[in-house]
Amino acid sequence: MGSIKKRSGCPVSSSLDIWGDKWSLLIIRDLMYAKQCTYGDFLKSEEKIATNILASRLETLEQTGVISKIVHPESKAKVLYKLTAKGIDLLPVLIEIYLWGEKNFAISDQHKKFLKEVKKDKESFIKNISASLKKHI
Amino acid sequence: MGSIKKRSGCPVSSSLDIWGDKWSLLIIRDLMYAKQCTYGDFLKSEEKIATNILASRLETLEQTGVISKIVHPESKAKVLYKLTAKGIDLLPVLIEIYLWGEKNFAISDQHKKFLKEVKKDKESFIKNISASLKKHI
DNA sequence: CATTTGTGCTTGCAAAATGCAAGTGCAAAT
DNA sequence: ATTTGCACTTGCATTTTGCAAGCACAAATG
Repeated sequence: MGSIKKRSGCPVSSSLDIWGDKWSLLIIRDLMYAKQCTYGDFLKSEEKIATNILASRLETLEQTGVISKIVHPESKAKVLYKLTAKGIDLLPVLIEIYLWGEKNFAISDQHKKFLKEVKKDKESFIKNISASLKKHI
Repeated sequence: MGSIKKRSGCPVSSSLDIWGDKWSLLIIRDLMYAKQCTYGDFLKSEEKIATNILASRLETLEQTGVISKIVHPESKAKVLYKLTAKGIDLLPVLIEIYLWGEKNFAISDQHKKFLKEVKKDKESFIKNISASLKKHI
């Protein structure tokens, strides 16, 4: 599991060294929603990541052990990306970003509905989704 | 309060549009620790941000209402940056990143001690620090 | 079997962001 | 009156991003 140049001993800084950019957490978001994605699935996301950037981010996320990659069981032409346990551990981070976003931006009913579920019982929500993702590793 | 080009209606994406880079959250981290910082204080941080990047990040964080800036009450030559309520709301995000970092990197005793406090009772910890930061706005 | 389509990338290149070092303008200290 | 401190700004080389096109291999199609 490759590592990356760390700017300091601060855990926040070291975390950002891995996924501190505009795209990595969106890839992780997609995987949390979908449990697994092909390369093309990521390209279809609303934000329209460029294909070379996607390839680059997937590579570093894989190298740092946040996601894993396998060939699609039903077709050698496809791949499947999934979150590792390390990646699933980012769920609380994603949830808190989600909640901050809700407070500060106009968001769709779909997202509101999702967040309503989260806020009923945040800890259980995280525990449940984590468990469900881990079954799928 | 200026806004920034949003890539999509997703709250995660919109949040990252503001502070999704390698430096912004470190600035916010510094402010959470210190409550207020001068320009020079940020430059002294371990990660050694370049001064032009710092100026650029401070500007967008101020424009988006995450931080505020005043002239130092004791010297016109200095400025003071602080978190706004919107910025203080990022505390849960920072804490979760911190915790993820702890799980995945070797960290110093100082950081371990801090996180031990957090984990005793995360919710109260966040509530307390938030309240203390808000008094200081 | 030959050809087309789908999938996961890679490549080339222009534009933007980053990083480093030096400079600037104003305030305050000497 | 001069120097020092502070908050930036500027210039420039390097790196990263974004867009479009291309490519290799698998699978579907005729």
